[in-house]
Amino acid sequence: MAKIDEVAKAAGVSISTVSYALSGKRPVSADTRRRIEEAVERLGYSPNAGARMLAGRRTRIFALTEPLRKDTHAPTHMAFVLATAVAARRNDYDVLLLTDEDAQAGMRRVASNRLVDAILVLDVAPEDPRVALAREIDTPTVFIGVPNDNDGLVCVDLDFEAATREAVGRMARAGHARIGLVGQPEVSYSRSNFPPRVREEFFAAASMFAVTADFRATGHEHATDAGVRAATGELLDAGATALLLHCPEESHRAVLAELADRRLRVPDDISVISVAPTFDTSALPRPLDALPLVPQASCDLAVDLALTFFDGDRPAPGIRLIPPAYLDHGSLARVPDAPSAAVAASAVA
Amino acid sequence: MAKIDEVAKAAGVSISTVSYALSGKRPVSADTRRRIEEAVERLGYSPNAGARMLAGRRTRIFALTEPLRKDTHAPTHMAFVLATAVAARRNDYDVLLLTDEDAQAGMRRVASNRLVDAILVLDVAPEDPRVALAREIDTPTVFIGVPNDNDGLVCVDLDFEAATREAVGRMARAGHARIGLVGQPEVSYSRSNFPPRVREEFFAAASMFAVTADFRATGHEHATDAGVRAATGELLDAGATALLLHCPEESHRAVLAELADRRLRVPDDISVISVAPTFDTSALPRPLDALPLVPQASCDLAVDLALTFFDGDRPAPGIRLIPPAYLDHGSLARVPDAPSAAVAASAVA
DNA sequence: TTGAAAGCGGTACCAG
DNA sequence: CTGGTACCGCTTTCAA
Repeated sequence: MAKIDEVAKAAGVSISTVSYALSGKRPVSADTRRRIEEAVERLGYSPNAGARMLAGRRTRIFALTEPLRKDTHAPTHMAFVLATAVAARRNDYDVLLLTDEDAQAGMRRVASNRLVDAILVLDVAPEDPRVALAREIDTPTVFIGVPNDNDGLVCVDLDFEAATREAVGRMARAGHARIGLVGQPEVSYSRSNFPPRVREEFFAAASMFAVTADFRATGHEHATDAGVRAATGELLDAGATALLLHCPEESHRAVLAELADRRLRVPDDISVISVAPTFDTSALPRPLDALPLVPQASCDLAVDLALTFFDGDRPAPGIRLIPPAYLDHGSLARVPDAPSAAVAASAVA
Repeated sequence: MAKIDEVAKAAGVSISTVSYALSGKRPVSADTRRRIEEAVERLGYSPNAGARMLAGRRTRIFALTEPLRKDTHAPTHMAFVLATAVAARRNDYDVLLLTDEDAQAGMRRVASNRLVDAILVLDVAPEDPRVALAREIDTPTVFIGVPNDNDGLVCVDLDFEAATREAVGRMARAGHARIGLVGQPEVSYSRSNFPPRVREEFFAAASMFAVTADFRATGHEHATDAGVRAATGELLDAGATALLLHCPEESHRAVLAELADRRLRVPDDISVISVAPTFDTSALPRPLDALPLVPQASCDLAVDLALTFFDGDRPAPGIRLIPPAYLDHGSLARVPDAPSAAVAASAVA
């Protein structure tokens, strides 16, 4: 618990020189710097956080608000929290958890407190009360997710529309004329911001590529295995030759189970692409092509944006969409033109 | 962003009076207090966090270290994080997340930083490197979980042994002569601290109550539904008339599914008790009796202990075990002494 | 390239 | 019951 003056004394320099040597905000002769670093090392000096917050301009802490609703998908959520923490630490920042029953109270507190330099908003809802609050407080706020009303806000997110469009486009180009979307449970379409975006773009892209599109939700409140299998079955019965999956890992497994029960092989009998999964689809019983939602990408960008608030100019408000990358695991094939193929085969024979 | 001197001026009192009025550490006349509170309200005053940390003795921040291993059960883990945050907020504390790849680096940093008043350790492993570190730093540390080597540490946890013993005892008293434990996947028995405690006490209690005990793990790395159903089946085939469940929510459902497939009714044909679940077992397809692990109870106690470090005396090192409560949902019945019952019934007929 | 010193915004001791 | 004020430990002018 050595203090800066002890370091200064040990190094035979003034307090300010120690400070500058450590922050690098002023040139320090090589020799002086070496002596200071040596003293710091020997005394195990570590600048007092409170003092830095008070004297300096920044606290080196980000707040992370996460409303933790009962229907939050824990693994996905945790991935985002972890990604945020990692991104923050990479920039020498710590993360303060704001899990207040009333998220707004927490945001207000740390804002008037000056406890944090910026607030990162997770698990954004279409109509999110934190939007109004963000406009009200003067602490920089970055949304990881896109609320309906996002005027003047700084938001980052995966480009769900582009991801969906690319998946549909690939299916269409592979000759699939009827594709199905295995979606989320119904309530997600009003509570979260991205499920509706995927669904809307699914239909838009389908019409753009002139293919027939069917959608099925996977339950009401929660995606049960039964709900997922039923949805899958209905889409198949309707004649889909390709499935777009937009649901949690467990549901992916349920879809694959249903396909297996029906003796449908991927991709020979049915093509499958996962949109915006947060887990590794190559680790599934049957690896699936995917346009993954990479939490680290969103969170890295969010932290970068939060930091630019301090480099003088605040970043231009607006939505930053992260372009999706396509991961090929061989679960998409040309349409199994079974009849004609059989005919052709027998013709050759 | 009003400061304390503005509040003082507005209320017509000195800075120190404002401070004391707010902290309550010195009596203030009712009238003065009222004027101060009014000024605070009107100016929207909120004491600067950094200044308080520097001048005061405490930072009002707890660090929460959570190693987030790949095999962490996300929902359970989140429940603990949330419970900790709630307990902290109730005491006017915030929670800083320490998810460093290297948990020790984070602990060391906030300790020498003086960024936090205490460190709460989650997800404790039997051999946890954070134990040695806790002894080395001078920031109060509370473990939520019990490591093997816990000399001199402050730990809180559910009394898994008592919970297991009570479950086994109830089964034995209900006449069950052969009981089975559906456990966790194998790796959990070396990575976590409580699965082994449950298993060991399971056998100890069984021998104490003179009943036969069987144990089955539910997979190697992860508890798959197949693994759970297989384990359940084997225990049933071995003749168990009562099952103790010590596994996540999904596995409970798998057990129930297996029982349903076998046309076994709970509790008529088979009794079931869940040990240390972190979810609501009454919401299962078939409500189950349980000795729940209540995160809030552990975390409340942990925070209380952390706070006592500041009331002058540090709490006596040692393990605080929270006594389990039995929740009766009618899934335990007297042994289905089928043969003799049938005989008796036919005799009457 | 380096040093001296004025804050940053509270807390809490010492007086009255 | 209330005021004055010396710090808390670091950052950052202002001077040299």
